[in-house]
Amino acid sequence: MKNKYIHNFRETMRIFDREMYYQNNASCCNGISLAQCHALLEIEKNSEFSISELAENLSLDKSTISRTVDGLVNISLVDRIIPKENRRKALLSLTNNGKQVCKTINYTNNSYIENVLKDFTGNERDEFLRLFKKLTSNMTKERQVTCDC
Amino acid sequence: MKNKYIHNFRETMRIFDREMYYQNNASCCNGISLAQCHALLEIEKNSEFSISELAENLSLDKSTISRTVDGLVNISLVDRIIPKENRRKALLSLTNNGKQVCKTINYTNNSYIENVLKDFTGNERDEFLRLFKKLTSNMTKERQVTCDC
DNA sequence: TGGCAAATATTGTATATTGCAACTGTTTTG
DNA sequence: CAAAACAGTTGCAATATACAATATTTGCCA
Repeated sequence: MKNKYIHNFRETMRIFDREMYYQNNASCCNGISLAQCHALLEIEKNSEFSISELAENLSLDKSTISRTVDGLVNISLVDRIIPKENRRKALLSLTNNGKQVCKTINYTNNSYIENVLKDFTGNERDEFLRLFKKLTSNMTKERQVTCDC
Repeated sequence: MKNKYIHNFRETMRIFDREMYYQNNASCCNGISLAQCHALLEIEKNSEFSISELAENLSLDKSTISRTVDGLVNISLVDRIIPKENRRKALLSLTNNGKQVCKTINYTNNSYIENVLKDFTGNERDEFLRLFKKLTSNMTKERQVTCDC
């Protein structure tokens, strides 16, 4: 592979990363923090999550998630229910308000994607997503090979 | 654009983001922090940077960069030179040691890119980069339109 | 030319995010 | 029933960051 190509690729990744950062911060903060936003969307994907599962999925410490969820419960976006059959495991779910906020966030993010892909042809869209998936899958594999944990 | 496509796209972006995070942390930390690593590579790209320019390029407050650079100067990776002709503006440059560390970081990152693109055909590589650039360029434009600052 | 404004960097302080370790309460297991 | 395992929370510390205040230098202009 040409050095120039790799250099170019890394530069593009770097810019992409930066833009993602801006976008995440801009779209998420309907009054909640980025961490809270991530947790909220994760709970949306699979209601009945526990704190530990959420921590696992977001690659964060459970103490961190515990506090993040505290915040979401306080502002009534999430319910934290202790089921009678297992009083250790708290089950998290969205309140109606929480669902509404998710809807807004999703709408914003979807619109954003639509906008930045506006001038792609159908074919370009499909091809890009295909290769993007291939790339991320390779990244995941590579990490699992390299990682010593 | 199909909802399913967008959903798929966002999911892939999310995973990519996570992998970038892992990779950045894994490859940068040759004993230095991620922030220091970013600053180091930025100084490598354009020696003769000032603190303010560096802050601008990395989208960070100059006080933050000032402290980050402090660290790099302390471990002898960066020289902070006050030129006689303008004693306000500090010029930053890599020491030999700093150049060596950059070389290592670049080598690691380049190898990583090679690995995750290993199974792409030449054509796929070119097409992906072309569309990736188009996407990031759209993201930047979109942000500049949307942003109220 | 003397003083004031602009430019540049640094320091003080505050806030947010996070992880680790210790602790509490609950369930399971032997 | 006691000990171990599990789930979550709390205390504490580290890190990264921004904003405001300050110090120093330079340049401008009345």
